[in-house]
Amino acid sequence: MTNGGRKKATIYDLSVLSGSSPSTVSAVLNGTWRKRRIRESTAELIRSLAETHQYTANRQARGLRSSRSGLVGLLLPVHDNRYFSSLAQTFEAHVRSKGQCPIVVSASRDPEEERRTAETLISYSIDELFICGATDPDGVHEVCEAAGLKHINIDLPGTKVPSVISDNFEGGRILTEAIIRHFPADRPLAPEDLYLFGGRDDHATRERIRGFRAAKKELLGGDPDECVWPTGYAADNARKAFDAFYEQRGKLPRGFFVNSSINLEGLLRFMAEHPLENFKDLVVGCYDYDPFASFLPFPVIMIRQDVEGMIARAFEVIEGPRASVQIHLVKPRLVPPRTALTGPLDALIDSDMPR
Amino acid sequence: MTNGGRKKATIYDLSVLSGSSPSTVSAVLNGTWRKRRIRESTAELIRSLAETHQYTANRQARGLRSSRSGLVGLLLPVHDNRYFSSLAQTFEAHVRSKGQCPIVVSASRDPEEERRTAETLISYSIDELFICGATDPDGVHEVCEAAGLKHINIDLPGTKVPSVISDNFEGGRILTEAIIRHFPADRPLAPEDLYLFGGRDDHATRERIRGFRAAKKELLGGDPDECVWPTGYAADNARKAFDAFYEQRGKLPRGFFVNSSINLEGLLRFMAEHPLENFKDLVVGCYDYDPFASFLPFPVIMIRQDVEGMIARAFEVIEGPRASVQIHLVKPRLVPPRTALTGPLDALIDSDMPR
DNA sequence: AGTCATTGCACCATCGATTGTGCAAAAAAA
DNA sequence: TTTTTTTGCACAATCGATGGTGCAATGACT
Repeated sequence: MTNGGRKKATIYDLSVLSGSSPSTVSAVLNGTWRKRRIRESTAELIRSLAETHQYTANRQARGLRSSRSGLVGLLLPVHDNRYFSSLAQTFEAHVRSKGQCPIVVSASRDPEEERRTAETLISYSIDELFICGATDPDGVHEVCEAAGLKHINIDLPGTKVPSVISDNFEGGRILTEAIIRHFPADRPLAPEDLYLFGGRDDHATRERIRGFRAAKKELLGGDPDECVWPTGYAADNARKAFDAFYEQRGKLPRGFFVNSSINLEGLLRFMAEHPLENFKDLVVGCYDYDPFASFLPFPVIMIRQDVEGMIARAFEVIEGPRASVQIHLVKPRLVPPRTALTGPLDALIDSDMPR
Repeated sequence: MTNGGRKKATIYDLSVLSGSSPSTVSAVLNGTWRKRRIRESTAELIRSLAETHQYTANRQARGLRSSRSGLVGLLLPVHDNRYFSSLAQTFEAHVRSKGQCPIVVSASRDPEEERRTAETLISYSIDELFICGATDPDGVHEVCEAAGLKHINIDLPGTKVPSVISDNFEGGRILTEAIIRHFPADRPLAPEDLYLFGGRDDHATRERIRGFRAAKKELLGGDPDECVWPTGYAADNARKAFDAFYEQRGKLPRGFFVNSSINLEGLLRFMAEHPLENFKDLVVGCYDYDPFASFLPFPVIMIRQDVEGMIARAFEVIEGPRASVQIHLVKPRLVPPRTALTGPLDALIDSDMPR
């Protein structure tokens, strides 16, 4: 170890060692040295000193001076969910490929927490913020705007900056249609056999419900109002809804549309207390894809949102010039039961294994 | 908006507005003002100015001066997996409760990337680093050590600082035992019917394999060497292993132990191409818990690592004085088939729903 | 040899907050 | 009233990197 094991080397240390000024060292190490007409040999010397002393720039200092940090933030509702975690995974890869540092934080769908978290990130001078699934995107916008921070909405739209979201209407429609068509012609679904559980009063849920209703009306010719049960994005609330339904009718609906895999976990909690027989003749549609859920012991039709597409689009838009406040719809994909799709992890190689 | 909408207010702005010096403003706003004997009324004035001008401290500046940032890092192998995402979720809650800002980053199980990422985090002067599931914990240690950064290992142990990990031997043992016992006495498992797939050459896998062998030897009286197939932590490699096995024998083993839910996804990929009949008389054990996987159409016995316990323990240890280099084992829990456990998300309330 | 352009770098202010030190004014003690 | 103590704050250095500006030394050219 060239270093006693303690304090990090600074440009001042290298300046002394190399006999050059700090500004010269700085220029060499941040790449602007040609512009400053530093001699190649000087640069070489400094570079080698930096190498042997394991110099790395203090980014707080750099960020303070340049009011940029190299950090790009992703504000998430929660981590512990395959949809959001695959967003995080994909986001990281994109940010890394631009040579910046991703920083992913969750705010629990709490508008207050969202704003506070954005404030915090801003206080670290992050360069851009991707606001994903925020309960109050425009609230977060306010604080970004006040700080002059570039930002964009994902998953749930705001009205102040561009948004990249799933085509939830279309997704809801095709999912509903797929549920309906999954029943055999000789035992077709009645309008009152098909329910929607989950979601809250947000743009995504509203659009999905619109798609749900449109498909029901078109294919089943009816759409009783009581067929929509919002439960919030919480597994246990969904479980309670299933319990209540079961309590009332002695069975579950033959088909239902579950809004988000978080709510589908509520179905698992229900299942745990009921014999598998109760789930014969059941078809579930879930808006969100989870590979394990796709193989449950009854047909589960899922919607996989195009995470890669959304992230890629969001980067295009945020990078692009003067983006107009517009909602960019990204088509989601219908996933038939028993389907194992690849995900962002498949792009990684296992450095421990041959090939 | 009191602010034109652009640059953030600084202590210098407030200093001018209040007629006090920047240092007074600073002291008032960071809480050290009593120590500096600032008059209550002065403090009050400054606080109200800060309020109306929406002052927030520039943490890069603060961090530069104090060489602390208020950031606490979690280095993860990947995001897109329920085990790691629940770790992230739990970690965030802990860090938040200490008034700091969590920053979660993944490094893809690549030793190079791990060190680079640690370097990057260090360059932002993070205050502590939790190194989770690192392929080369001691490598990361080196860079932390050189920067004088407090750190600790989770999930996979290193030899230079304390580690908090699952009791993988015991977990592997009880999981194996549960698989064996799940078969009825009249059609018991033979030693060559029970395989282990997945994992790589890391501490966790080795320990689990040790537990696997121990249980087999004890309960089945045998343990052929070819019953262990490491595949790395990649779904597709696991699928290939299943394919290969199936190719050779025309069936899957009656029972198997899958190391990590990532590899269990490989089983899904295999399943997608085979009729469900092939999975009769099959019992799977998986080291890791995923709620959906627990309800697959054949018995899946899972191990849930005690994420909350590990994180809590890790914070205790890292906060504690002069922790000795020691491995702290946290007992994991056996989860029978068809079990829906609650997770970190259940601690959140849905602000959009009543109650 | 004298003028001018180019090269190669040093100097210094700056980003925003923190903190040790110093000192005038007010209050208390003598 | 004078001396001492306390109060309340201002000053200035500092953290590490950046980038505008200035200037000596060298080379090119007449």
